[in-house]
Amino acid sequence: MVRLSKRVEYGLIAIRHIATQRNEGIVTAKEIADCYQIPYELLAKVLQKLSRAGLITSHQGVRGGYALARNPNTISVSMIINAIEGSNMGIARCMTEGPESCDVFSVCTIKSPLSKVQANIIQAFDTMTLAQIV
Amino acid sequence: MVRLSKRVEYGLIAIRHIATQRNEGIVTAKEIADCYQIPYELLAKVLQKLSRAGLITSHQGVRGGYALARNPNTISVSMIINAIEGSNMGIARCMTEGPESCDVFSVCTIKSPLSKVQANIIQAFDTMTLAQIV
DNA sequence: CTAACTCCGACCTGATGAGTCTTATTTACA
DNA sequence: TGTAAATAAGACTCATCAGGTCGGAGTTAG
Repeated sequence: MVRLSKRVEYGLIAIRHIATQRNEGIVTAKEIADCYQIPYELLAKVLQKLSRAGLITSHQGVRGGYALARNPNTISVSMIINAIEGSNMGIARCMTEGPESCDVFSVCTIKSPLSKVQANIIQAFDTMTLAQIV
Repeated sequence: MVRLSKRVEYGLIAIRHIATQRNEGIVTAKEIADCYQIPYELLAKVLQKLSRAGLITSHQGVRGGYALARNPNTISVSMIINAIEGSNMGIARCMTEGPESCDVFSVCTIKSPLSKVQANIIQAFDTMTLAQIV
């Protein structure tokens, strides 16, 4: 299958929600979870990853929450996926983790055709910015 | 992640190998497994699926094996993936299994932007035929 | 100071994919 | 006709990972 994980789906929904808050609006994880019926704790972990990647900022304590860290135009969907999944986006393991990751690398006959498809996919995620999905 | 399964990788390698055999050449599963260092039993199961989908033909008994069932130009990569994975290709579950499969369907805000990316991906797999990767 | 609020990070669990094993069925050929 | 060669098909184990849970640490209002 060629499928996004739940974490990525939740991350996209969440960061989009944060981006739609005007004038430095801070949103709590609970608020987002309630709004979209997303499991709170799972969403929290996703938000933490987005925070560590510098896409959103976190504020602890009462009246804390999350806010967008930069302009929606400078955040691509790839960045969001990489932040959550760990930058190993690729349709085959050998394309992100090197030849050692695949024991048929030397005799594999489908690398080059597949790499074209992959380039296609990555470009699509790469050119789509957060601003476009708000 | 957006990754193909091992089964699909093996299936692509195998059907490509079969397609390169000239003049009705029949290839055994063992032959392919040896050639590419693929686990035999796993490969056998993949070949059975391709056979049931009508992409290759199987011949039992001594001197049996597999052969391509039709012209490589008429076999797309999507067909191969669907034969192996069961035609649920899509980057989100709700896009192949209907609204019931997703409990945030009604409030989900990322369906429409993602569906464009997905259309892009599917088209790439759809227009790439076996003939092109031989 | 303290209590409420919020993020943080380690832990647990169940589903799914990868791979193995065993047995049945079909077929060519000696 | 018997045997070896090949696919067919199911159950099984193991590893990985997505999904979900827990208690705790940090921060701020009052």
